[in-house]
Amino acid sequence: MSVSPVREALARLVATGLATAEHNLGYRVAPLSAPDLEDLVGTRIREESWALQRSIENGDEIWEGQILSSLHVLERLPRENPQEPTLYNEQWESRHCDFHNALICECGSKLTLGYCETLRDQNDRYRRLALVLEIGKRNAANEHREIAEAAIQRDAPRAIEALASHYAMTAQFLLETYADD
Amino acid sequence: MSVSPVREALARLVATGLATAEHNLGYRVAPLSAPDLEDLVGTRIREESWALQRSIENGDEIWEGQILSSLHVLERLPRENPQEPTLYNEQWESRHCDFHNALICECGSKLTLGYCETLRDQNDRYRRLALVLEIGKRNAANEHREIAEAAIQRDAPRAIEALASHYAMTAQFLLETYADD
DNA sequence: ATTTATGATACTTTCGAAAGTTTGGCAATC
DNA sequence: GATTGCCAAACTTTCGAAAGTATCATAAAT
Repeated sequence: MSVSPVREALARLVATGLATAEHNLGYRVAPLSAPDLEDLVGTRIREESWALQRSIENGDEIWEGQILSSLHVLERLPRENPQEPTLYNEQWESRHCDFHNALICECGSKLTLGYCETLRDQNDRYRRLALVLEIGKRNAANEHREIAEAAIQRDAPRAIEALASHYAMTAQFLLETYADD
Repeated sequence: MSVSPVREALARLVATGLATAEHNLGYRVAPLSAPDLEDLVGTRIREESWALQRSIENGDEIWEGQILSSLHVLERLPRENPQEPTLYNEQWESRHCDFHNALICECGSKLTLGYCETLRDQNDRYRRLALVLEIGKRNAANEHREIAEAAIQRDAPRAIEALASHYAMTAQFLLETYADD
């Protein structure tokens, strides 16, 4: 494989904020930092809260069904990789993504959904780090059920609060652990 | 000049939403549409309103000074191109951009500032179309002064309202003119 | 007559090599 | 001894051509 396709791929990573590029200095993995994480989580909560609010206003029974079904599938899957608990269970990750998408997908703004997706991609690098720290300390399933329940009951403030603390918690774990970094 | 650098440039246009790419079908100018414009303007108002609010809370006297000075420069420049009134005055555009950046630059979120920039880039294609329609029908200077004044007086609701209607107006012109499109 | 294959053309993507940059070490100079 | 200039090695970017795909028109078959 030659440089051209690698370069194209790299350009896409830059576009989603996963890598950085500097002319004549090539590409680098985008650095991780506490301030960036805080910015990321704050922005993400803001964006998704709005999208969730709008979805709760707009969503129909098909939307509700999608949330329930993706939650159901998620709950039958172990979060940790059965082979190696410090690794991602890629299947769980994929379903997790589906669940969170189902919540906000009726917000009515393609732009916002796209932005939420890139924010999620950026966040995943931090989540990957947090996974090990959270083992046994957190019940993701409960958090998800709480969000889904509030959303379907059209209780927007409660749903948003649950979603926000769900996102904030991961950041909390990391920021406390790497406080000096 | 060969294909590689053109391709890299195209990839960046895709990243900012100005072009689209499909594998083996190359690149295209991203289509313009009424729904996209509505989404864009709504999102933009939401993002910049938040950023303006935060800047009003955080900004110091240097922030105020930057707003005043960029507004001042903007007001001495004609909006239309002196040679050809249906064309952009690139100098005015550049300063206009500076002014709007000055308003929100103290929001404290790099991510949001970056997003606002790409939203502005996308919006500019529509603004370019609207320019001709607005000649003589609009006093941009007044609108800018109103926003700046409210911001510096730390009157967030008034500033946000002024900014929102400033952005909404351009879309209004276009949507009314091309209602069938 | 309509549908399905075939092939030529134009276009997109990828390749391997050439050209251009940065970096770090070594020598010459102040 | 510290600073500056120069060279070589490694890397990034660009190039022109080759390989791979889509498209459209023409011909064959149902």
